[in-house]
Amino acid sequence: MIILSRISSLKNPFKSTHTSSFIHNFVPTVDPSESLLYFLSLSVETQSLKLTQQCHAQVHRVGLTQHPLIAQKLIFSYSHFKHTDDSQLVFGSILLKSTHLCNNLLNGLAKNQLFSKSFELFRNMFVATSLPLADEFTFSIIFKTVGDFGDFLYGKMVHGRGMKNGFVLDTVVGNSLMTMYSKCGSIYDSLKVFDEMLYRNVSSWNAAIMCCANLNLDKENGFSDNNKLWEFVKGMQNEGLKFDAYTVSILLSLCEGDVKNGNWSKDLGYGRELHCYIVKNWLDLCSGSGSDAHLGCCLIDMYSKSGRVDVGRTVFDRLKYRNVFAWTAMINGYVCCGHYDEALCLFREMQWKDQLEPNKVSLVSVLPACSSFAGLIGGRQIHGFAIRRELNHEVSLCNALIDMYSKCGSLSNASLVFEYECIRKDAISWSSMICGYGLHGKGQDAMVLFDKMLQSGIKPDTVTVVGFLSACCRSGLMNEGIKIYDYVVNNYDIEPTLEMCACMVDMLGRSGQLDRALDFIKRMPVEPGPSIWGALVSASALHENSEMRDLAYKFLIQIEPENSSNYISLSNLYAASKRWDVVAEVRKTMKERGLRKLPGCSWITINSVTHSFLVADKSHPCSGIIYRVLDELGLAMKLYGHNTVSAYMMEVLE
DNA sequence: TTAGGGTTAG
Repeated sequence: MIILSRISSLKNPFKSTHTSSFIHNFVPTVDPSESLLYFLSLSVETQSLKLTQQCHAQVHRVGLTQHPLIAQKLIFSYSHFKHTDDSQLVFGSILLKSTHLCNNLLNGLAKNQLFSKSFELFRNMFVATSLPLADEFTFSIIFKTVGDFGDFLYGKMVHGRGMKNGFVLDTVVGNSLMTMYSKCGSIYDSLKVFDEMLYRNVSSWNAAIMCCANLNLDKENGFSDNNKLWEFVKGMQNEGLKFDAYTVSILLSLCEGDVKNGNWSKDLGYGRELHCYIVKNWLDLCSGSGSDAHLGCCLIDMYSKSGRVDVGRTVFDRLKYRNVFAWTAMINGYVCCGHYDEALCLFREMQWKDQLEPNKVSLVSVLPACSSFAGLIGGRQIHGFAIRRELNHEVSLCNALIDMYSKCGSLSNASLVFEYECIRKDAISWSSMICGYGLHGKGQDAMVLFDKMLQSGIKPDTVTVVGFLSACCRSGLMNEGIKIYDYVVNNYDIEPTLEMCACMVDMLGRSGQLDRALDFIKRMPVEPGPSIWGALVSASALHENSEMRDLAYKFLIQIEPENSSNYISLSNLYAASKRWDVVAEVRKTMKERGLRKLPGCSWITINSVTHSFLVADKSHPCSGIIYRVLDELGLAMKLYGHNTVSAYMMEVLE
């Protein structure tokens, strides 16, 4: 069961309604401006908007409205609390505006993503006589803003203006400019700035490394792999510059190994080296300062995604300062490795042990654990918590909720989130809902939604297509699926993936077009894997084509000689046709190769008690009634068709 | 007052 404690806000005296006398007692000391500056800094530190507002009132009371430093602090504080109207009000009231003050407001507007207002203020600094001229600080802020906004052409224009004024020669401005181009998708322009810089610091190299890491390296510019990135890493070392925490965190994100493989020596080469580097150079990783949690997160993430969540946990346990990011990284690590119980445990601990409130990402991270382990009750609790915190319209959270509800059997709730809570739907929202319909055997609904998605101008990606094709496949809409495959590949510039091709083979095969399926395999643009041959095996068995089945098996065993499931299903097939000689041969091969089939396991949680079942397991006290219901369902499926019965059961469960 | 690194969804 998920527990979301009702955590009170930070234990902060300034959030109390009874503290208004505090500032009155303090201000009339030697210099009121000093006191006010102190309190304004304190208001940000303690996250108290109320204190900022009290300071503002005092500023008026003691007649310090034109004090430049106080005005700057007020603008900064109000921007910090997202009260940008008040920031602009303070700015407007200052008669003699300095460049510093303008930069302050510009920064505040940009941090609140008020892009058009930021650009307007920037433009006015060049045309309005009432405003001072821009400086290098103005340009580093505006380059960052343009990067966040992602407007390459506007960025080019501002770059030209910066060059004209000579500010681009400044190292910080140059770094900011590099990042702007990187975020706008132009690796070429970013690295050109780097090449032309007069003085480069560690941050300049980091920006170049980040640029290579972030972008899909553009083959036209001659970068087809990570070589360019490692050139920068080496170049930095050749210049005698040491990695800083930023360098290490960027590199750690590139060291994620294959979760399924989880081979320590193969996957963790660079990751472990970087961990050693951190220990050697930042011995205070565990010292309790705020910054160590940052690298701690990167390490936890790297180890978890390399299949070594246990090492990630050791890093986590040794951190003395654990913020919400560190807890979320650890929860997510457990979810990624399928340790859902651990993830849910940690989610509770984070709240009662460290008194930390989960953020949007924590909720998104823990929701898959509900889908797989805690069930609908846990998922509903998370949803309720999100509504109380007004996070339920966040698109990523909505998407995770749609997925959770679908997988927990509540398609109606998934649909409600999709229709009414997910205001700004993205491709993932549409895909999640389409997959939900597919999962519940509602192929027609999936088709309608897919059509709506295309009508809305949202471009489907490979996951959408796979979700849609498997929905068609599950609902017997094979011809419709085959038609759509051709349509999206030809009209949406989608490169067929292995999963898409497997759906196609499945659909062609199930509809009895086995020769066409084999022809598709021969022509498909990706190397056929086990899912392809597996689909052909099933379809050949379904349509009793032993020649095609044997051919598909030959390839399947060739690709996956160590997968016991392949041998078991082969053995079962031959057993069904009483070919005991082949059955014995297959079993012998399995024995020789040391392969054993792990029994399948499923579980269900009812009233906080989890009941698990193995194949043919009759150890449960209610085993008798369970098997009786199963037999009845099997019979009903034969009589009325599995789609009808599944849809009925889903309705009953909801 | 300026740049860069952390956890997220199908």
